[in-house]
Amino acid sequence: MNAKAKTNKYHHGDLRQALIDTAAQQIAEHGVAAISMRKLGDLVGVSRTALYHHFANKGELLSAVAESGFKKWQNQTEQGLEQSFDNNQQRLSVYVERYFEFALNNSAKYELMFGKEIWREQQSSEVLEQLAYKTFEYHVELIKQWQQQGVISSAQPALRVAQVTWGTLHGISKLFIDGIYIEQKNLKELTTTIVALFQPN
Amino acid sequence: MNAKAKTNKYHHGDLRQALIDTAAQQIAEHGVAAISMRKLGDLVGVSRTALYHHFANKGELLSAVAESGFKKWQNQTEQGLEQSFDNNQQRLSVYVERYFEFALNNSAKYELMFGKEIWREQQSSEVLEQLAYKTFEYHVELIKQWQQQGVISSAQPALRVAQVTWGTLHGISKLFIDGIYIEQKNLKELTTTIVALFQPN
DNA sequence: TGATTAATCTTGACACTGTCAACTTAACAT
DNA sequence: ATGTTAAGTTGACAGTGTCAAGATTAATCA
Repeated sequence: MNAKAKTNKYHHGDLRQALIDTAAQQIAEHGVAAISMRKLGDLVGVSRTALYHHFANKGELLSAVAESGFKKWQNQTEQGLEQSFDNNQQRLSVYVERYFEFALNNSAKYELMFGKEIWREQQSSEVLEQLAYKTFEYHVELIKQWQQQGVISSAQPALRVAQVTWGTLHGISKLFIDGIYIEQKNLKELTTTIVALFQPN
Repeated sequence: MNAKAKTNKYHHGDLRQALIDTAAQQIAEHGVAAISMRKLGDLVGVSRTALYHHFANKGELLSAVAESGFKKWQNQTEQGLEQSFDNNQQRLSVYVERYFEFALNNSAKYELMFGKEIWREQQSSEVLEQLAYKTFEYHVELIKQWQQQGVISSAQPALRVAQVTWGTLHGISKLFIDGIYIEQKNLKELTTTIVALFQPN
């Protein structure tokens, strides 16, 4: 009945998705600052203001890109933790490594996902909030597991530990992404330090 | 011979300093995004391009504001740790609290000081790098002390611990500033959690 | 089918932005 | 007094996000 995906090509095809994809690609290649509505229109072969029929403003477009980023993150890390590990602590190590890997390999997208443009200035859509909350909840669940397994200190409530550890991962990622910490070769050592520091007393 | 500070008032007085001050104030009140060269010129009572005789571009102006921010940070925290404490751990607590306090009470300035506009896009002046490095070194020294006093785990090298702990403070600050973590009332509890987590094993 | 409604895209326009070039004014040094 | 130079000016250019009004095309209903 509704063969949307195939046939609905008004003038373009599926402009909305094309915009999201192209934006994501441009952001990955040239950073989030280098992207403009007009250039994006050009790239997709459509006029400057056509975008506004699919997104109320630039912020909403960027939010949509961020959404796709959260999905990617979720998939990637869930998948990374599926395999079996020598021990529970190693699983934690891998998680930390994966976090940094994602953040640094998708730095512009990461910046967008956790940037104030979306969370403070934009009043972040329901969907986005849901997705972001899900990734954080996933993190909390992992912390709980590791606390039970004695890999992470359980002297403090899981939620607080989750907030602090997320802060650690986020902070270090940001310091690298923003060019304050430079020596990326230290990342392995930092991972070791993190895992050691959060061990139970 | 050279009574610069007093007499050299070509047309304005000390435009350079006036620009830095006004910019800092505007940034504090309306955020770093809301500041433009032209508006700044207006506010100081000078034309749009007069600024360019004192700063090569907007980035350099912002860097100058950031410099003042680092100085303020250094003063404030050094002063905050001068007093005597009941015990060494309490001193750590206060340090953490002060960090958050500074970050949240000067959020826009903090954003500037550790933002990529300055560190990655701008190629950050010597002076700025020096100042920033100094604040980090100060942090490293504190970590060393706390390790010796048995307040922070000394199983890992001080530099790495310093990088991780700074990351934690920075990350949590950013999550609050950017509007991801909301409930500021949790900050005290988070401080407790941080201090507990970094205790020696 | 044909007519109408609604979605989509376009051009024109506005108010901003950072910054360059060329010019004017004022301060200082000889 | 004169000339050099620092400081501030206006004009201009290429961008930006986004609104309003009009044109086109697809979907929907008679």
